[in-house]
Amino acid sequence: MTAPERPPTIYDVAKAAGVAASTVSRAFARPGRVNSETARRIREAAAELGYRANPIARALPTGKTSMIALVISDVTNPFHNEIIRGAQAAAAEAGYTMLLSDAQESGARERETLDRALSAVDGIVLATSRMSDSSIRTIAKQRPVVLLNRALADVPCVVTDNPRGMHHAAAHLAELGHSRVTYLAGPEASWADGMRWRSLREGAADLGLHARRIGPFAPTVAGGGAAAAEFVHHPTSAVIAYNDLMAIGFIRALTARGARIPREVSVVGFDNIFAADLVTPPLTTVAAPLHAMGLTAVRNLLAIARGAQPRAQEPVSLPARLVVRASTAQRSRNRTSPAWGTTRVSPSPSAVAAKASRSTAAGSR
Amino acid sequence: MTAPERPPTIYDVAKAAGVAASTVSRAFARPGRVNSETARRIREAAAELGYRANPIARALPTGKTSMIALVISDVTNPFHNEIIRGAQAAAAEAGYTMLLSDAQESGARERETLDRALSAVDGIVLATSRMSDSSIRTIAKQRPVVLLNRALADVPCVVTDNPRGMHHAAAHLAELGHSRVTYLAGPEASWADGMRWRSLREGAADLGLHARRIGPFAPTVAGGGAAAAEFVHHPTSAVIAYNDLMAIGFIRALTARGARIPREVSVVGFDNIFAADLVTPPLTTVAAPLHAMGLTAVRNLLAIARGAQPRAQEPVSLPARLVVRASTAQRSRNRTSPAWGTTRVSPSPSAVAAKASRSTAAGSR
DNA sequence: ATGAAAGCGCTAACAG
DNA sequence: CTGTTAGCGCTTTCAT
Repeated sequence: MTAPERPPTIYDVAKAAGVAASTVSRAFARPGRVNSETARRIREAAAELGYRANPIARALPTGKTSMIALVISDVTNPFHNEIIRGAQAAAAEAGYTMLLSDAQESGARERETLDRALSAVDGIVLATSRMSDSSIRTIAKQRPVVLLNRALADVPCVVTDNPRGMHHAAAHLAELGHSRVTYLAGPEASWADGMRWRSLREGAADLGLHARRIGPFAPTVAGGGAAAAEFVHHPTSAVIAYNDLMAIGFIRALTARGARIPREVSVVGFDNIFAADLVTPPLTTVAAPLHAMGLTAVRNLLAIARGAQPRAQEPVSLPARLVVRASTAQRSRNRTSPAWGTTRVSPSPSAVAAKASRSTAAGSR
Repeated sequence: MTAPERPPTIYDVAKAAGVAASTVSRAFARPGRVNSETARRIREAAAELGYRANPIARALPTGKTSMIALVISDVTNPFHNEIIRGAQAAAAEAGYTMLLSDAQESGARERETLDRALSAVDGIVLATSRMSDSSIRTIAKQRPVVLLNRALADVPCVVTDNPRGMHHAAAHLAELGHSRVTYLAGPEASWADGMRWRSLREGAADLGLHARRIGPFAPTVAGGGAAAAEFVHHPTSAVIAYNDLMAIGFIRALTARGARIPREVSVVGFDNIFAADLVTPPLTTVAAPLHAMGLTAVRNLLAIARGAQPRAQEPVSLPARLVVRASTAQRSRNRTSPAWGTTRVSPSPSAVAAKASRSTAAGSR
């Protein structure tokens, strides 16, 4: 057994090349300057020894770690996969290493894990953050931050064009003859959720649509199931879900109750996640440019970290498009109350009460 | 505007508390020792200033960064989501930060990105690595490594019990009356693929099963489609796919050609990814304990990093179970050649040739 | 227990 | 262009 392999340092290279350490350092600083005989010797020696600059040691004097953090509200959500990939690609292309941290849908956890990593990174992208505005601002004061799928004044953001996306969805539904649409709300802490609902509410009138909201629900398949349980008490012929996962869960639950999708209920999701195309029926959904978002967010972050002015207060808005698949259809003409409605669930007094209070709430909002 | 916010250092705390820097350092080293009046003062001062130890600076003298790297062959593959979550959880619970790097199914890229991060981490978990054995060994010589879903002598590994998993799948198929099964092979560089095929081939005889393999194909939905295109030239009533993604793609492609799943072809996948339960028909699959694997891998890694003996040469094997859903069924009795077979695709000479050579290959292997 | 001093591996002024 | 000299913020002997 040889001695414990200590990686070669800059000094080892310096000695081997017969130059000062600082000279070695310079040679690695701007690989553009190639020629000088000395530089060549240094390279050679470095290669010989298998020298690789220690990024940690380098970070100390410079303050730059060449690492960025990507914080995700929930790694388990397939929505994030392409974002992660895009972010990673942008980081790699710039020679940066990416930290990934999963907030597990908890703003508190998000803060905590971030606190630990904060001083180890040159910048942070917060994807669908569940943190409070003030927490985000606090972070942003210490490191460059770009927000993904959330907007906050004075913090650079990249978002999908939710208003237009929602408009496409609503217009599609209106065109199919629907006149009442239910929005299945996502987490209250979700900026995108607020954005989507607002866009729907504001745009509905012009399309001759009456929009209502129920929720909030967890942005998951289970959440969609919960939404369905509530939905049956006051169904509409069209539904827009906060995201695909919910849409999928909703469809499953409704189908289990005997409903026919899309014949009886048309549903559209958001995000166009991987599974959207695989479920039955394939999901009509507002597709977000996931990969591009990850890419853009990181690129902007790095630009800022390099000193670029965080341009404009306006969030960078990436276009969303509607992917029409089979979960939406012409509204059926017969208005008979569906068999899968309240008849299936025994109409307990509480359900009736809930129904009453809820419609009130919807009206007053 | 105040001066550029420089985070407080240990010296700031030291001065505020009226002690030496080394004393502050100690106070943070073992938070167990609480009492001493001095310690209290230090805590107070630190809290006051909002001091947080700089992990980079700490890493330099100690050589410990409190970071680990998780390398994933393809973040885009939903298979990894739960693994990532599990790994992240284990890292967080131990106060570690996790680097995530996406190898994009390329062994070369994997090496490269790893080289950059290597000296910044205390350990590495390689999930479904596509690197060569020798590359892995080289890495393992420099930092603690644990392999996920791959086994390599002298390197700690955690794997799912592929042999048993495959046995369950094969037995299930045999029980349903199938006698010939086709294995859709995954990437050649995949250790799990070799493992699965070998397990099937070796176990088939005892179950009265004849096993054949086609491929390799990409471990994706598209790869499954490719597999289907080849499969129709010499169909069997049962198929086992390298993973769920391929199984899904396979089913889709075959369905598009008019085949009925599972009536005409039973298919089982591997991994039980999120979407497996959502597709039509829901996929029968060998479920890997994804979350537990991520968790276990990281825990073992950290134990080793802390000096534990990488116990045993034996890989840690986590149990797999068969989740029976609707993509498998009793073998149908009528042996009529299916309509979706070669009739649909014009039986070009090359296809025939391919068929011949392939069955030879299968026999000789 | 606490303080002083010497680095960890690298970069960043300065001089020559 | 190269060498010298200080540090970056923290830990760690070694005295006290």
